[in-house]
This record gives sequence, C-alpha cells and structure tokens, in this order.
Amino acid sequence: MKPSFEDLKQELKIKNINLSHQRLKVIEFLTQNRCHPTVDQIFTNLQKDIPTLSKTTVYNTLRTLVASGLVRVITIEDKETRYDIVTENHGHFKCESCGTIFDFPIGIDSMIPGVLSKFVINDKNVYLNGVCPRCLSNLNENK
Amino acid sequence: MKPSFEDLKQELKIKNINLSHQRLKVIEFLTQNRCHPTVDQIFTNLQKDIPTLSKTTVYNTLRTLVASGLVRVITIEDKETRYDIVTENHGHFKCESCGTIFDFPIGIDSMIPGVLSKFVINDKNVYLNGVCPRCLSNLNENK
DNA sequence: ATAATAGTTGTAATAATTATAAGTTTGTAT
DNA sequence: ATACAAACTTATAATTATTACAACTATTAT
Ligand SMILES: [Mn+2]
Ligand SMILES: [Mn+2]
Ligand SMILES: [Zn+2]
Ligand SMILES: [Zn+2]
Repeated sequence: MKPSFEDLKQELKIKNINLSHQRLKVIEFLTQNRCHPTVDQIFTNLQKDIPTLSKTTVYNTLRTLVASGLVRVITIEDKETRYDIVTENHGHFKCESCGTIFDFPIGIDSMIPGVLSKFVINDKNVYLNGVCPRCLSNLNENK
Repeated sequence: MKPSFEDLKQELKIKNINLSHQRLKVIEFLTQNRCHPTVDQIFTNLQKDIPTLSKTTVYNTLRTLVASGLVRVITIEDKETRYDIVTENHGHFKCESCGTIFDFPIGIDSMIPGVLSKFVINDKNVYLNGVCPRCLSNLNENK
C-alpha cells in the first residue's frame, strides 16, 4: 500500500500530533522518495526548501513519526539508520554493489516457530544482503 | 550447531589467519558467552585477563572474524552492534524489557519470493522485537 | 491580546567506530 | 640461535552519528 501525503496528514491529526511545517516536509519527502533515505539525505534535500532547517529537527521529527507508527526504521546496514514510510510488513534487500535497498513481499507470520508462541512480537524485520540483477549483469559485461 | 573452540581454531588455521593470543581470547569468549555481546562487553571482560588489551584490537579481530565468515554481525538494535559465533541460519528476538536476545529456528529460504530469483543472496537476517515470557509474567505480577 | 504550550534551532556533549603511527610479537630463512 | 620481514597490537587522535540542552519562535487556548 502506498500511503498518500493526505492520508498521513489525517493520521497525524488523529494521533494529536501537530502538523508543523517541518514535519509535513519530512513526511512529504518520505512519500516522494521511497528509497529508504538516511537522516542526512532527508536533511540535505529539505534544506533546499527550508534554509533554516536544523538536523536536530529531522531527528526529532523522525523519532516522533516512528513512535506514532507512521514511519519504520530500517537498520539493514550497521552505521546507517534509514527510514521507510511504508510500515506494512515487507522485507528488504540491500545490494552490496550499488547500495540500493529493494522491497519485497514476505509472509513472515507463517514462519514464526512455535517456540515463540509465548512471546509478544511488536516488530518484524527481514533483511537480505547480496547483489542485485543489474549489478550482476554489469559485472558480467566487464569480464 | 555449537562450534567448539577447537573447531574454530582449526578453521582459522585453514583460512591462514594467525592465532594470536588476543584473537584466541576473543573467540573463546564468544564460544562461552552466546548472548550476542557488544564490542564493549567483549572488551571489558577480556581486559580482566589481558590488562594491556586495546579496544582497537577487539574491533580489528571482529572485523577479521566476520570477513572470514566465522562470526556473524547482529544489528537488531540501532546503535549497538553485536556479534554471534553461531553463523548458521537462525532468527533473533530482542526483548524490549530485559534486553535479552533469543535465538530461534527459522526456515527463511522457503519464504524468499520469486521476485528475488535473479538476486544473489549472501546474507539473511530475521529480527523480531517484543517482550519475552519472563518479562510478561513479571509485568502481570506487578499489576 | 496574553499567556501557556509545543516545536525549532544552534551549539555542545556523548558515544561508537576508524585512521594512524609507533611499538611488539611472530614466523622464516640463514 | 640470530636476524629480518611481515603481521599484530597498542595508544592516541580523528571522524561520524546521535542526543542533550537552552534560547528562540510559532501555535493554541483563554
Ligand atoms: Mn521498504
Ligand atoms: Mn544467535
Ligand atoms: Zn546493485
Ligand atoms: Zn525480557
């Protein structure tokens, strides 16, 4: 599902979170850039629009959005936290060659084993690393 | 499978990695503490044995071990990299209340969707977050 | 309009990790 | 055993990501 900017604004109102200019811009950026951007990417891009923007605000905003369940944290790679506006269950594949992070569907619930039946699960992540088809064919060409 | 200390020494020899005192101690610690320790935990504990130990050495050693495939990196939580001597495919559950990381079996290969058939997959991780049974029962008691 | 509240900003502090260069250990050849 | 080179370790400095803080600004309610 692709949550629209308007949907998200509505969600925020319901959750009683103020729709400040900066917050709206962060959400807008995330809906238009579904590449799982880092804080730095979000900050650098929004700064063009909002010259006074502070990186602290980006951190604060993302913390608020994650806490309210509107945004999801992706830590597929050590040392670079990324953010995803799509909170529905799906897996992530990161290409070691080009760095792209791909989404893929995965039915993880069906494979959670019985030993976890007494555990309360709040969050699920499936992360794969490898090489994407485009990079594979590039590697072949250069042989 | 529980790789023994001796097995791992053998593996290192095969891969032509020097069995320095510090490296052996790191491996020994990981085989005896299968709690997915952080760099800091490994460092602090080994320092008792090796007073001259440097944290840089712990970082260097872990990098070497990960590169050679003897150790696995766990980034279930943002901001704390952990290490696992068990490299075989299994999932991780982190309790948000007590911080314990539990292992569980998972047949992830069977659920990788067709859209990824052209991707080369080098690494797979399944991370769950929630509350463990012990913490759940503690919470109930205190109500 | 005023006061209270929430949000933003710049700067400083913290923490994890990496880079560097000097010192030490280890392995190999003589 | 000795000497030399390569590999490893160490302490320190530098880098990077993130959080803390306090002053400032915008928003909301009265
Ligand atoms: Mn995604
Ligand atoms: Mn494990
Ligand atoms: Zn690629
Ligand atoms: Zn627990």
